[in-house]
Amino acid sequence: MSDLNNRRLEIDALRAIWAIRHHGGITRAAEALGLSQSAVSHKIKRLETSLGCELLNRKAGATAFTTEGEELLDYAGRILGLHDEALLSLSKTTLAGRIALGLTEDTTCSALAHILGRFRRLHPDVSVRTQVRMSLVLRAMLEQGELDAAIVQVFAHEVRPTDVILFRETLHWVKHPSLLLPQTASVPFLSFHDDCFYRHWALDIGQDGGIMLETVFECASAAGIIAAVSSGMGVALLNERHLRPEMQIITDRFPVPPDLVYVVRRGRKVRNAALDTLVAEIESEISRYGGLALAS
Amino acid sequence: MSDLNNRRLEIDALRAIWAIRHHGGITRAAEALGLSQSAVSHKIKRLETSLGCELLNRKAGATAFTTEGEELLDYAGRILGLHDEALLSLSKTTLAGRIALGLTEDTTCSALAHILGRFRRLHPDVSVRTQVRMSLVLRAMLEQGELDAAIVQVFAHEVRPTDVILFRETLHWVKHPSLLLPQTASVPFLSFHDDCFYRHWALDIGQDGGIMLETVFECASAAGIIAAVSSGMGVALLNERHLRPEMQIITDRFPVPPDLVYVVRRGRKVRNAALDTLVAEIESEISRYGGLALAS
DNA sequence: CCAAGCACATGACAAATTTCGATCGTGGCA
DNA sequence: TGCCACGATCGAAATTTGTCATGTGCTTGG
Repeated sequence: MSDLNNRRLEIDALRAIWAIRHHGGITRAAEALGLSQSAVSHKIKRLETSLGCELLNRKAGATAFTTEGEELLDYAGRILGLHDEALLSLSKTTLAGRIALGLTEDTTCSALAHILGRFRRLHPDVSVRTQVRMSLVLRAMLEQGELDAAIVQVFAHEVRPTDVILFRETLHWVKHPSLLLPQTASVPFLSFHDDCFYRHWALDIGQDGGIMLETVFECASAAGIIAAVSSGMGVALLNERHLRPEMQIITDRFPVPPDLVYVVRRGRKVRNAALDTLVAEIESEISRYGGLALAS
Repeated sequence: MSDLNNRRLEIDALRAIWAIRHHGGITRAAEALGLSQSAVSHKIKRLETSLGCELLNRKAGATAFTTEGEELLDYAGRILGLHDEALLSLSKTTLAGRIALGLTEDTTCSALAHILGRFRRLHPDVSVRTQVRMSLVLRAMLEQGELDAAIVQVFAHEVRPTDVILFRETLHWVKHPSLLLPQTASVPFLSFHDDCFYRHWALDIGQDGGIMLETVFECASAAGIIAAVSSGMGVALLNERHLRPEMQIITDRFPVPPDLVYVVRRGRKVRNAALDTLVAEIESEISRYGGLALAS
């Protein structure tokens, strides 16, 4: 360990350990950072020798952080936050105006919240009006010009060239092992709200694929659906981040669900400098971290 | 300017512009950072090109910051604060105990306050009791074991090997030009409090040097003395950071005042791990910035 | 129990960045 | 006007950082 005064934490190294945490592993982090695996490995090693302590616990198979690692991670988050804000602050142009933005409930708790908060701070003259609705509702509002932009879920094959992709999600048919599905009977289906478009797709395939789905449960929140699946009430369409160990993924009988994508979609013919900047910031955040961190 | 995503602010560069501000100039900053002048110059240049804007205004003789420079400076301060705290936090040992610390009024408003605040955060189990008194009082308290350590002013020739030097100060005899000092009359003297040891020295030389000083004004705060000097009430001993343009430095007739030094002085036979750490942190802060920033 | 696969570490080398010393230009000042 | 302090700039040297190729250890499935 060099003398305390000459030590310093490289911003890049901090971003590396941050990426390791949020992508779960060095290899994944390297990919997200656009570096080779060995480069990231070296970075961490250098960080460790300069600090004179272990940051990662290499014993186990999965990369785990040591106590010191967790501690540094906390500082890293704060330092990077300030750093990125400084960068934006210095490249900002004075913006004013009004943005009507739509979000889904899912994305509200993601890094989006930070981006929006920072945007407010950096551009106090822009008023951002945010509304949380379901994807289908948001899309309708976009069409009618009620929103300037929205963060919505769409099927992967529906992505438009102007959409900004935030991250992808895979849907699975799931059920609890205790639930048996006789060929003859109709399938009990656990569904999100009426306007949820998983549900639309599910009911559509019901007609095409000759599978009879019967909606036996309806709930707007993922937590409710998860509970219902776990108690064996029926089958549901869930994305990967909601899967629980006790759930069983159904691979036969049902058609493969299409992939979902979260995108930033802009309203028709909206020309708005403030919105351009906000979308650019979201894009930059994504490319920097290789996707938005979502609360799971 | 490279792509927004690939830009980053080097910690070292931030420390450099911070040092430039606090030492007034690149050359001075380079010295404090232990680098060559050209290295610091380059650092700033790189920072500027990576940000795509000017940070320093080179037109004028004195180095002035641009608006962007000031803005970055603000972020730099916050980032460096976090950075340094992270560094300390990772090299800390669990400390507990009690520290009785003495300060002078002057140092209360300096970087010391930040160091103490950070120390509290990093070592919540150490209770730091701080008392503000004049240097002579503090020294007496140290002798009697009432304090574990104190930050006091002493004459440069009185510095002990165990003292940690914070910074030096030069005293000057000053008066307002309108005040004339006839050889025959006694000299009107503007004095700090009774216990101020400038005053002791001044009265001592009065006896030795054959100069008759008559204390005509007594005030505990520097502001009061400054006002009195400016209004021509008498002569005073002031340190450089309190000099005002309208004041006249007296170079003849009076003996040259001794230099003063602010030091951290530890109590006798105090063995205290927490105190060791605190003193070490103060030392490290000094060596990093080449002295403590004092409110002037 | 072995082979394959995955995730990370490591070493050598190439590329880039950073630093230094020297030198030059400029504005302030006696 | 000449000096001086300060900063810019340049080429060479030193240091840092990244990549490729390869090695190690752990898990997994046959």
